[in-house]
Amino acid sequence: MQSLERAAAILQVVAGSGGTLGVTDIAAAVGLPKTTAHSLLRTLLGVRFVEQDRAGRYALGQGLLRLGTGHLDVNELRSRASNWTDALASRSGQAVRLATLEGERVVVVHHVFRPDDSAQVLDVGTVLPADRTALGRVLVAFAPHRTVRGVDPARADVAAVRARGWAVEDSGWEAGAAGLAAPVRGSTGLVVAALGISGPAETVLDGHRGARPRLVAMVTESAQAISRELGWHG
Amino acid sequence: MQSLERAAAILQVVAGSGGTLGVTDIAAAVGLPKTTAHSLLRTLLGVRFVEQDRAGRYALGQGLLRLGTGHLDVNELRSRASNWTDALASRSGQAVRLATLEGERVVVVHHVFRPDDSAQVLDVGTVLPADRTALGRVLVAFAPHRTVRGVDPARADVAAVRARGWAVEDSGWEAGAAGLAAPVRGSTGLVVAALGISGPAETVLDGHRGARPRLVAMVTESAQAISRELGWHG
DNA sequence: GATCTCGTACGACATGGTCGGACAGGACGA
DNA sequence: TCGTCCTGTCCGACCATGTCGTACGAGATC
Repeated sequence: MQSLERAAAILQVVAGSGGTLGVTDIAAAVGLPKTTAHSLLRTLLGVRFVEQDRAGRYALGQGLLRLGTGHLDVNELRSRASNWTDALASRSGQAVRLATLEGERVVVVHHVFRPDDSAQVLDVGTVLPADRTALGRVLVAFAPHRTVRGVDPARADVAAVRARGWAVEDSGWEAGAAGLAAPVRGSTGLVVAALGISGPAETVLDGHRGARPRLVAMVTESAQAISRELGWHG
Repeated sequence: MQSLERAAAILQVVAGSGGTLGVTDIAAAVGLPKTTAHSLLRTLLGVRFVEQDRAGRYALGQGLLRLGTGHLDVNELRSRASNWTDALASRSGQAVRLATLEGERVVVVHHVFRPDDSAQVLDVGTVLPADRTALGRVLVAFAPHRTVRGVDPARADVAAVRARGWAVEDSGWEAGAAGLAAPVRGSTGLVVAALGISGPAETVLDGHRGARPRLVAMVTESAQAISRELGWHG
């Protein structure tokens, strides 16, 4: 596939420069018309494989460099998400968490307390049960390498969460508490984290043990806003 | 550009797996038909951005991982080139060197002695003059980020070397010695090293201070063989 | 102010990416 | 051993998307 080969050649050139290069130099090095190179670079910019400085020159991007070092940088995720997680805690009146899937483990990487004076413990670094928390169920449902085989309850849950686009947890994990979670996507559209709220069941759920629609909207909209911060174009 | 975005998504999925994935899993994760994913993966394989194990499963490739760590791994270059450099020394009766461009410096990374009993010094690590050695002139002429501006002798030399596909050095650097060099290409077709021979001028040059055609053929063919070892498909 | 070089945008069109159907090979179970 | 299932791979039609010439605005230089 010609376009992929050309993009690879461009990446090699940019990497080989050890710094920044202009479109014209890149095009000359690869042997393409300038506008063709530009089109390729625009897409590479969109997927964070290259970055651009003030003068419009291109360098390798974090999205590419990160591929060789494992997954999303947790510090970047936290810093980009923090405005939205703070706002969500304020508006929903619930505790907010961000979690990622590390191997098979659901790990809390960011936690904002409920905005009240209740006693709360910071649980960054905590490992959550994948199947009994909303955060875990979202991460499992949207896990990139998951193909669900056979007929079992997990498969039905994955399909339901994927179809709905969010998950609810109704007192399965912590007595008296409930939660909601929605997926956070990175620049390629893949789910890289889950954003969730949790609090006393009567504040999260409606009278029928279902999720309150207003809270669902808040969580999914905040998750999408964070996704866009991370370069998602959905 | 859709194909690039899709390829990026595939790379993200493979990177996120931390191991190997089959076509079917990748396709499901990215949301593409299996054969589309396969076509993309074939190209990514061709440019070394993914690699495949015995079972046909895909993992991130060295070509991609290497982009984040600077240029070609010198140890890999030496090990892949050594059969050819040894053979070239035997057949040509001359000393053989491989050099790379590190920033603006032409550095010898591999050296095979002349196959005779003359006194010789191993010069791996030596920095050569870029404009007065065949190795240097090849590397400069084919440097990926070079756009040659203005009208000067260097520009004419670059154009001549590029057009010819090899360079000659006729006693400009070492008294009584002469050399030839040709470009070695990597998997994307870019020049990553120069392969050269050198020895007493009367053994390298013909009666008119031009290169002996038989030696030119040997050097260029060996350079191409090494290029193919590195994944070049030219 | 004129000129040159840069990165970027637009739009026509042909060719290259997309993808359904098919196949060979391997694993597994009856 | 045979049948079934799942895998990765190949082939070819076709249309959507990548290609690229033309043009433009911005910045630097004389």
